[in-house]
Amino acid sequence: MPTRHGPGRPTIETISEAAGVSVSTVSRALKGNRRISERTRTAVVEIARQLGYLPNAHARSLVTRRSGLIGFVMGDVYNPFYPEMLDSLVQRATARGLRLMVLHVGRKPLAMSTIESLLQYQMDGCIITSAELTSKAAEVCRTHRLPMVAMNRVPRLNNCAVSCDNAAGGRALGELLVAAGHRKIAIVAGAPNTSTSGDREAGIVAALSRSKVKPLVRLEGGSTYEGGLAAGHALVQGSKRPDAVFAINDIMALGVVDALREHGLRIPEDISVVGFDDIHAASWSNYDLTTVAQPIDAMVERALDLLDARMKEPDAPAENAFIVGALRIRTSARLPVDLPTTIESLRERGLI
Amino acid sequence: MPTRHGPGRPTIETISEAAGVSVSTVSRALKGNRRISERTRTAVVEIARQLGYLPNAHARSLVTRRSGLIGFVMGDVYNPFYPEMLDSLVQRATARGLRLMVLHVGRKPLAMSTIESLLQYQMDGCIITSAELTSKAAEVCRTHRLPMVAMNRVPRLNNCAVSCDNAAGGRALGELLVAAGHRKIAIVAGAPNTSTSGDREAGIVAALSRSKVKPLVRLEGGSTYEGGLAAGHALVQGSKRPDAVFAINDIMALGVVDALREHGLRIPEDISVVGFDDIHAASWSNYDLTTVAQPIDAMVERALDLLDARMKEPDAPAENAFIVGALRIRTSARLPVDLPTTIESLRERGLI
DNA sequence: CGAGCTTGTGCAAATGTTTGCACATCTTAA
DNA sequence: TTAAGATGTGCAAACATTTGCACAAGCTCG
Repeated sequence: MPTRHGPGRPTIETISEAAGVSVSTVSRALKGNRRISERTRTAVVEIARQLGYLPNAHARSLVTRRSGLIGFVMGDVYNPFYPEMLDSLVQRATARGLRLMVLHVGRKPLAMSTIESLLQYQMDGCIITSAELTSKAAEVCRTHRLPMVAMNRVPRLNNCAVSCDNAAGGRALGELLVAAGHRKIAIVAGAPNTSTSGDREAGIVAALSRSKVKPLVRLEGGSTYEGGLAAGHALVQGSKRPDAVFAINDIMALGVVDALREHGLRIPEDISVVGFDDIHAASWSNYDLTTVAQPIDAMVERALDLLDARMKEPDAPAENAFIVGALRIRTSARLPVDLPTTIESLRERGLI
Repeated sequence: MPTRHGPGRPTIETISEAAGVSVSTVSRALKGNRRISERTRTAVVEIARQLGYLPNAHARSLVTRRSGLIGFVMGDVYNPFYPEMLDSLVQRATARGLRLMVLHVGRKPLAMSTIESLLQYQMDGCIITSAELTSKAAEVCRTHRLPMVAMNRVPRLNNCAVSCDNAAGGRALGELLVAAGHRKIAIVAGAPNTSTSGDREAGIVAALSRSKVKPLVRLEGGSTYEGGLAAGHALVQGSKRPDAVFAINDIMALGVVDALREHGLRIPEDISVVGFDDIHAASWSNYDLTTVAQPIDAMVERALDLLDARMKEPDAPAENAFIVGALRIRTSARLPVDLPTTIESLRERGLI
């Protein structure tokens, strides 16, 4: 029963000999082809089971041109959002019978060889969350008609993209701050030129201008904890002291909180802080961050659907999906006097 | 120049026609076989370049029985240690021309189909960090002579394992606490039956008993932030109030710190807290955790070396590697009056 | 009773590589 | 001059599948 590796490992031919039928019959029987009689089918399946037969994925991929592999280009692991996304992705890909190859992680630009491996392994598709050189990857994918979907990235060229509705989330947080009476609001933006940061920022700016408020100051935090920390220090030391900070992602928000506290400021009594993403640490009691939760599972599911559709129909037109996030009200920000009304209003307009 | 996917994509045969030589010559030329004349070789390589030829990994794997793939079974993403390890692993595997397939993530037991995919894709090896059902996976790997190395796990059966020298690290932290004058020391252990937790605990217990101190109390925190938080609360509310807490990993230590602070305790003035791992968040200003850094890069490098050796010689005997970690002194724990001497002593005995 | 359909099976080609072996040509040494 | 070696190349098998096509039987219907 225990099969061996390499030579001696049972193949479809081993089974065909044992069952006294041809290899093609075995192949068909194993995948439940209806042309095969019930009797033959069960016999073959039973023998395969006894031998511990496992189909060779490479041989199969070679002829079918489908590998069951999808490539993943992952963002910075030091932003917990990406690991959390990886988690969801592995689970859901597995459930669909797909395996995930992690081709790249971090902020460094994609090596050409990384992109090429998509082709060498004949991957069925790829999901990209990393920022740099995504356009090059997109071009390769398009040329080779390899399904690709960007997550949390602006749709480049004409490839698919799915993200949280960042603008809506930004608006929701902005309106929440304004309703709570904040007028001196600082924005800590992320890595420049990322749609995620841009859209969230545009969202809050829109929300503020609705009440004729302008952001007090704008800093960049590079989407890292350290960047948030530096921004927090700068805000306290600067001439314009805000009464609320909107960090465009949670990891920076945590840095902001720590910096503000180092200066003896209490949160939210002295200053409110909100983030975006709802990473796990946002709910830690020390931070208890008001934020917008990215609907990771829904986003991943959607991304896989898009990939799936394009595996079947490579020329399907590109689609963009924006899924609204969920507002998480915690204690890092002052609350509006009439919270229920504020929330109701946001909900009615589909912002959360 | 832009190659297409599927039919029409240049193969070794396309090149052979263009170059007027046989496919075997092309194959040899491309991999720099010395039997091929310089003239032929450069001609072939040039044509391949022009056509944008990329070898088909599946075809190659089919015949060579080497796939260039290694499987990774990853622990809980909510413990940042594992994502940080993934980062290192992807970088270093890529540098060796290997690709990483993430087969599983999280604490749930390994599905049989997950283990089987190791065989279907003819992976060259696998690295396992997850706890549950590792023994089943180890058995499969052994049966099929598939190189496997466990990371941060006890060596089961006779497979390879590499970990931080957890016992040494535990000792170092224990001695540090004792030298700082602590006598009422609480231990927050991790998931039961994990060697990581057990070894670290054994280490600190040994260190304490060296000074005739016994742990004041022992709790379990399940290796999660929430578990650490609960343990922290329990410590304050319990009858025996410690003056120092040793959490066997950082993620729990963060929870402990947050819980203690909720009760108004100052760290380290009222109570010292140390962890283990040196995850990124351990250095956040809010925590600034004294801890032992796992030498992730060295561990990963070692694991890949072990894998490599067993790809070449599948019957090589199992090896276990323990790499000493580095003590990171920060501000979450009181310091010994004579810190340099303490450190020197630890270093002399190879504990850090 | 035979034409045509259904049902079950097998043959063989195709997928894109690698590699053992054979072979042809050229050099070198006796 | 010839045997032996070196050098460069090609043939064909092997890797483990899938799948179009053909074919044989058994059935139904006119």
